[in-house]
Amino acid sequence: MTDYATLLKDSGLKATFQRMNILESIEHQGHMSIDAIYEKVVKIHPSLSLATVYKNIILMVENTVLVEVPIIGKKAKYELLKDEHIHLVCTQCGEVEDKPHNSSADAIFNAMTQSENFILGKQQINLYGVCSHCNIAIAS
Amino acid sequence: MTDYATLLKDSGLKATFQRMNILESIEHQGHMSIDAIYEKVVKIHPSLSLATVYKNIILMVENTVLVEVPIIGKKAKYELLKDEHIHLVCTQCGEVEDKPHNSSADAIFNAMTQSENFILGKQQINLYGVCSHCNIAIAS
DNA sequence: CTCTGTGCAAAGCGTTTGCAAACGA
DNA sequence: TCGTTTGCAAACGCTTTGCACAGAG
Repeated sequence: MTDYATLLKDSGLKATFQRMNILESIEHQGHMSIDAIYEKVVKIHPSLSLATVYKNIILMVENTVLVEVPIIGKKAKYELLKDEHIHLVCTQCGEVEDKPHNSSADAIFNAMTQSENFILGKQQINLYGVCSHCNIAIAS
Repeated sequence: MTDYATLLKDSGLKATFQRMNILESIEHQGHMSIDAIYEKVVKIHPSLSLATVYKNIILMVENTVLVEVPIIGKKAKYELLKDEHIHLVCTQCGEVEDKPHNSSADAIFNAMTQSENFILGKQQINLYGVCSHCNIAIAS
């Protein structure tokens, strides 16, 4: 359980109820689209505006509190800033699962980019497939 | 130089001038957004409609002639279907460069997903950073 | 000749913006 | 209190759709 108020203030943003609820929803769910965030938070704050969600997501991405996760064929999802990790994206149910970033793979990508004089910043690795849960559902 | 007419027909699509020009532009440039494709092809086919570009991109993605390349903070680009590879995305100039997919990394991801009972399909690896060209420009 | 594909214009939606009121620090 | 944030509603821009005509096979 993160202290969202401190996280926001440290990023230079005021700790409003809207923002804290947005962060709490995202951390609880893991990865959420704008729509899903709105649907979830509006239940707690019925007066919430979709425009407020948009403004805050943009602001929190700019301040590196949140990170955009683009997904092939779908709208982007957002997650809290975390250590580098890999996304397992289920093409059946749409869920995204985090896996710790493998240090061997990391070394490979570092070597690969260095030999190109490419200054490596953020890595974004999405593995698409069918998760174990949907896998069982299909077999039946 | 690919035979676009055959590629299209083998995918069950008619080989129109619009489609062949779209494919030629994308292959020449490597990775293009919808807008960029339209801007490029409309110079050759002044009567081209943006709606036609949209319809064809959607159709060619469905028929796996093209692949969507989602990019953080930008609109998606499209590329021809190729062997698995890695994208080096320059955050300065926006260019995307392909690198052959490393078999060691591939083995790591296969092992990782198998242990999760995750049936791995397509891998999508984007490495964001500054390309060698922009790198030099910044230093000056 | 037949069916698919194109171009146009309108409709549809997701996203952004401007502003007055509300709120956090 | 003061600057920031919110909510509303309008504006915007990208994307999709319907339809008559043109074009590929």
